[in-house]
Amino acid sequence: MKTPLNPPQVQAVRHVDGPLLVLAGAGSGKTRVITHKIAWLVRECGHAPGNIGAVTFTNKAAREMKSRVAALLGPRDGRGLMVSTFHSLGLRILQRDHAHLGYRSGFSIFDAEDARGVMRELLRSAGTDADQDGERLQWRISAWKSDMVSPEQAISKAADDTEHHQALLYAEYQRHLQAYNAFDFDDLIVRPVQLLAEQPDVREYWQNRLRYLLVDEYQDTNTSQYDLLRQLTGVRARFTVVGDDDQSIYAWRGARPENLHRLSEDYPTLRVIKLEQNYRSTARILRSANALIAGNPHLFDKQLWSTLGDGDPLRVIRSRDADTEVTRIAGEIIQHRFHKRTAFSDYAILYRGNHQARPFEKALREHQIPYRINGGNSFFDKAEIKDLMAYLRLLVNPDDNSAFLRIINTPRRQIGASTLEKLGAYAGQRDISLVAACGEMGLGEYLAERNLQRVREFSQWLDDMTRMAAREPVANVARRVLHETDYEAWLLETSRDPVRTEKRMASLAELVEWLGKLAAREEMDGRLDRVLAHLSLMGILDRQADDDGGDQVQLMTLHAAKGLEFDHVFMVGMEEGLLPHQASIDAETIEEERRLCYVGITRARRSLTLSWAAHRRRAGDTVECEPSRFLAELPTADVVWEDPTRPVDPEVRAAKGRAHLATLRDLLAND
DNA sequence: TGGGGTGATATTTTT
DNA sequence: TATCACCCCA
Repeated sequence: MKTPLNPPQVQAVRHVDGPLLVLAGAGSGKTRVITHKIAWLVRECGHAPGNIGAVTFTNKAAREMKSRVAALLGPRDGRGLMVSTFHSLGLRILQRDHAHLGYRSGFSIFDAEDARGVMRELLRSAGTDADQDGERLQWRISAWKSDMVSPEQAISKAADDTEHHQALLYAEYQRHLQAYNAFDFDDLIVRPVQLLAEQPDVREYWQNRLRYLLVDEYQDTNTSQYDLLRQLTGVRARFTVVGDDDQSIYAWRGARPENLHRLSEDYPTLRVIKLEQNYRSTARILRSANALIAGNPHLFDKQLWSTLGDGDPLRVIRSRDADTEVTRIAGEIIQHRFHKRTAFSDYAILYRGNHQARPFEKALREHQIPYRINGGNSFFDKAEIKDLMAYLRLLVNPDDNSAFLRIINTPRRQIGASTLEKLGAYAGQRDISLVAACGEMGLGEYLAERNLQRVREFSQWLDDMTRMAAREPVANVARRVLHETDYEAWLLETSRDPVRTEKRMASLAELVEWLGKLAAREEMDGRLDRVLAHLSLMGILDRQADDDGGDQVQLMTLHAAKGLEFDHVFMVGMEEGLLPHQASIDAETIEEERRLCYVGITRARRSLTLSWAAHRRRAGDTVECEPSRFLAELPTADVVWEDPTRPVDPEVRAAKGRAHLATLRDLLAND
């Protein structure tokens, strides 16, 4: 984009003295505003890059922003600039100031699986039978943390017995994390907020370090993230937040879009600037998006407009069933691509739920259309990666019982469940970690000689490795662990599949390479603990980000599509019960469904096809489907319904709601 | 210890 | 209906 910034964009860039909220509509160039603003702060306002922080939600967004700032400022002028996710920002604070919380350096970061393991353990010892209560508990605790509710508050505010019980487990869970010298993901925000609030010197340091803060996707912040922003910017309130309330689609996991409105209450001097010129889509697409979102209540009004011309009308296509829908869209992509000489990568298929991807995968394969499914398997979900990470974590943090339990028998060391139970009881009694328990003399009274031997042997080995880890380069430590545990032999033995083993070893080699690369970074200082912490926050390997350069049709959920754009978009499964989803049809949640639909529409640059099927298999049997109510909310003049019998007064129809839609379906059902 | 049978369950997901 | 997690047995 070489065009100059438009007037509101310029205003947003130049307003630097007080708090600023930029309401940036879809495709209105918000990243551009943020990057230009960073450049402005450095070049025109004399801020050192090291005193500016830009915060995003995902690593991908952070990477993108970093590279765009670098392109603007050049690598030298941007030195020290802090572009990071909320979580890595929190991590940095903890790495410096964890001691105030009673944590020791080398602390572990627990991923969702580690956390679930701890909670299951708690549930078991609390006598709560259900294993899968673990998931509910995990959800509950995470919600409390996002809302900045401490265990004590949760206990006193509990609404019923179940919640009271959960709150007690929450308190217990936090005690365990502390004992393990570990933080979970939510803690990476919550505990820094706590530190900043309680420790004046810590607050002063960070407020001084970060003189200006910019936050992207502000509508997705939860309470703890908002508190972090407030603590960091303090009374000087030098910040820019950029967001769009119409694209708030994460309330279900704790996001508080009302944080947008809270800003003007908490900061009376707040300036609000709207970006409404869209550089992405045709006017018809934007009019449709505007019309749809007008169905939601608004505190800030916003009308997207564009100079790109009307373009093609949107199309609503109806299929008899899911199979027909899928083959039809595959066929359309092939034809359209042929006629318009486009690339496969210009097309995206967007859906509400992941399960909807499957039939499309099948059809695309059959039509030999290359595709890429976004989301799903993270590099760090692979068992072998987790194993090696657990070994390394244990070397850095011997209190990490979760890591210990993961690898004590991987590869096999003949240490069985009952031995571990006794070890755990012993450790629990003395309030020491499992690793520490392994090395204690008193253990002899509890374990049979043979088992004691094995435990001792492991403990001895761990000692040796820990000593080695202190002086050897990080990558060597990792290689040594793999070598000494005979990990490859174990893989081969357990999977009996040389090809699979080879793949897994390749993943491990990749991890080792990463460890080496990261350790070489200045800020890592060659420290294994730093490298591990950093790595635990990296969900997906960078390599995969590079990989999507291929010419492939993109398949993803509407959620995953946020922030992306495509020339030609297919929104599929546009039916009542799917979008809006059955579970989100109440008055409060329907608005988020509408925003989800809005996000989908605004992904399209040139063409948008909305597809629904009249019959679909759902939970076993085939049900008849009605077209999504959102389809009826689109402007008649900009949408072509494949079926000309469609009645033409969308406003009346929207008002009459579902009953009317049933009639509409009957009118359309002419096959 | 790993595979197979069984039973529950069915949005959206990052770090 | 299909998948997935878990438990139990060989």
